[in-house]
Amino acid sequence: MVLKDHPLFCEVILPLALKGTFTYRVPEDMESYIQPGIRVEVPFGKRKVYTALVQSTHHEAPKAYAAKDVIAITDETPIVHERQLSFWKWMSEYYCCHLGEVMQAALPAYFRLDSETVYMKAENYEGEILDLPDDEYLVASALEHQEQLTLEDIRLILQKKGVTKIIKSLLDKKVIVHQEFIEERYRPKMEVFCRLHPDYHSREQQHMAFNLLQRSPKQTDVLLAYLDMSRTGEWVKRGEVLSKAEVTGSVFKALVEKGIFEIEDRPVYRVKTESLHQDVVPLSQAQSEVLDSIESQFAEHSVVLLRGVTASGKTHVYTELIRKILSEGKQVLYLLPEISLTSQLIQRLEGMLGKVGVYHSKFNPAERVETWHKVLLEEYHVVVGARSAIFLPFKNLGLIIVDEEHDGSYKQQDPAPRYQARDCSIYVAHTFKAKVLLGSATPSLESWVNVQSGKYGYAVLDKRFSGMELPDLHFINMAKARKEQRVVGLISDELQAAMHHSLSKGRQVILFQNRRGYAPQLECHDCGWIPYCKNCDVSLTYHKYSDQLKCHYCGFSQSPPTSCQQCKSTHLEQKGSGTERVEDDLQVLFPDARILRMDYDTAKGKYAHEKIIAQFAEGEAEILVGTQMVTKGLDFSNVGLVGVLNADSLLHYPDFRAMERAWQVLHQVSGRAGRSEQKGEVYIQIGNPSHPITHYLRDQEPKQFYDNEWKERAKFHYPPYNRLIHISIRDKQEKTAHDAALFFYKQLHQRIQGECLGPGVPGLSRLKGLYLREILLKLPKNQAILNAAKVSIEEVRQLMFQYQAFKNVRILVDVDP
DNA sequence: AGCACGCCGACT
DNA sequence: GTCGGCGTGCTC
Repeated sequence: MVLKDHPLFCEVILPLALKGTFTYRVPEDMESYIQPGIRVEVPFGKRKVYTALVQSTHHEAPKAYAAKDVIAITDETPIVHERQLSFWKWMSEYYCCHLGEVMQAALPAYFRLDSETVYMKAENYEGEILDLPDDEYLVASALEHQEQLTLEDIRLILQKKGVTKIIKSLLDKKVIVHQEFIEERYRPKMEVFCRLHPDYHSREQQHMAFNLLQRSPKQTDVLLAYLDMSRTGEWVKRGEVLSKAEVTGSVFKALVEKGIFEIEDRPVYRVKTESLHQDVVPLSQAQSEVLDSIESQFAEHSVVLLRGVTASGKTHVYTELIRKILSEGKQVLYLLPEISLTSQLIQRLEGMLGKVGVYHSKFNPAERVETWHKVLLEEYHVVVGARSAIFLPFKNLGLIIVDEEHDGSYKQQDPAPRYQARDCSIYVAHTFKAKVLLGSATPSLESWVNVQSGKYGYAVLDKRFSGMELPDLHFINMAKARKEQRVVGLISDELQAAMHHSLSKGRQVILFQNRRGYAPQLECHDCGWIPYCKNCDVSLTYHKYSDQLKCHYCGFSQSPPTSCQQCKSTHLEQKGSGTERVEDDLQVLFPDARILRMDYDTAKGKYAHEKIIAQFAEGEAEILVGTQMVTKGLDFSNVGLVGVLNADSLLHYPDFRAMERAWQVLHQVSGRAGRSEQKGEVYIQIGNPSHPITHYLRDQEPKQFYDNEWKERAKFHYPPYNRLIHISIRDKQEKTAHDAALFFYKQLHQRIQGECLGPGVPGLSRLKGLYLREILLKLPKNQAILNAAKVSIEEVRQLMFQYQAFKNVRILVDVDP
């Protein structure tokens, strides 16, 4: 028994960027319900109520303050297991961020319910509302017609922002009362289901039913429709039966009244996937060898890297492995870059494995909660998901597959936590004693190095499927072509000829241009002035479709100026080319061809990306122009030619991984060509055709590329030779940002074992109205030193905030950028 | 992150 | 004199 003077407390995580956890007292009547992993409502500050997550419970009363009471308990059972909670903790420590930020990333939005203050008429107000001042009267009379008003409603009624005074006055006069409440916004969608009444389940009884309906042809149709679409006694959506039988609800009602059918409201799950029933195709010789190899390596290594060239059937190997893990009664998480998660893939998996869960940021919040719940209930054993699926509440995980492990989208950039889902999956798997399979045609240097050092196992699948040949590679010397004026727009005459050739044979063409928009910038012909973003240190990109200049960093957009703002010249010209411009140029060069464009702007919606892929796959266009996205599309069987318009833009990127990325992207792009029996062609336009990358791309074996890249990284102390921590210092005032960065550098420099570089002005020196400075730490690969560095960063951050001048400076830490 | 409190300029 | 601007500090 818990004694009265021995109250229970709980540590809760609030979904805010605040340090640590908060302590609340658990009222006696809730004591037996409270447990780690459940949500509770707690008051926070003067007005706010938040949904917090219980991390732990204890009996130690806080000394410095009186803990407030928990208001209510939201969940009967935990929505995350303790295993996930300790993962959150690890993440917040590893990536130098707050637990609350991890919570925000981890839980689907519907679990983090914000409070909303609602104002209502006070029951016992005796005065006359007509006597109130005008504004107060307006609010009070609105409440005569409406039960409750939110702050936003009141602002709308009064047509102004500052309404708190008025509300306060109304509260004081006891005209209104306020209530904080949190609404659970997730409710399963309900739909009417129906089935044949149990009295008619047997064959003879069904005969009787048909006899009963002899004189009602419509009702007979309904019965036929039902029997056609379901097994006896199965619940089916009433709507589906109605539309199949082409009848209205009243026909159905008669059947219910006759007792032939029964109906019930049931929740329907919103995540729709139609599975194609596929026969299990046996693995090829190469595939089953690889599968055996992976399995035997799992005996010694918890992580195995599978290098599988494009079209070698990696997915097939995955599904066989998944099947084996499932047979051991364990769960499987299959991670993919957002963009590769298509309904095609899900259908394929379901065809082979049965129902799989899907977790995806393009799904709406209700759908995400649904998948979460089903993982929690262990209804799903396989989940396919993007980065954030690593947070799902698995209980019994046996395997994590990280497909396209080299893909940059596994790393979350903004906001915090800036985590790398591939690396996290290795931690998560470790806590479950589960295995990790990393898959890629072009593995990251990090993973490759781990294979070389014996840390990871390694398997290769390098035979293309049934006689498919690798495409021919051609490099076009653009410097020469330009000098000889053989380039129209971005397209050289050689590429143009190759395109004509391919199109004339009825084969499709994909063009890759790593830049969206129409023209990267507008430039004054006379004085060279370029319009810049007012918030960021970047030039604006012209988008022809919307006739707007847009900033790709902060989203700012404006109409293009008609004259130069520096010299008033009206001679403004477009420089460079984006996908939109390429599309226009192609229209002129290939007037008969139908062209599709795929980039961030055309593939925004939930299925927009897939729609474009499907259109192209079905031959609704001959040419597809796009950014990175085209490298991730699924199999196009009729592509005869892939063209890379400007390979240099990939190479001349101010990032230590530029070379690796360029190699990977060009590899993947080339993989799009010739996936059927016919050989494909790849044309890469490049300024310097003797650039080392041209040799690496021709190599069948990537060893030379990795060796060389490793040498470069080691020379400059970059990962994976070293570890990096990037610190961004931001302030509205340039001088403050500069001074703070200098302070930070000086303090940190003395505490760090390793290189501390900076403070520098980043290439992008101003972002969203803030001036930026940066510090880069290059640390040896040593856990103790790394942890010490993180502690030092926190120390210096705290120290800095003690100075008045630096109170508003923002510090962003990015571990393993 | 919100949100209150508090201290200064432009209005009744 | 008051309203309301936003700079500073706290939230269990």
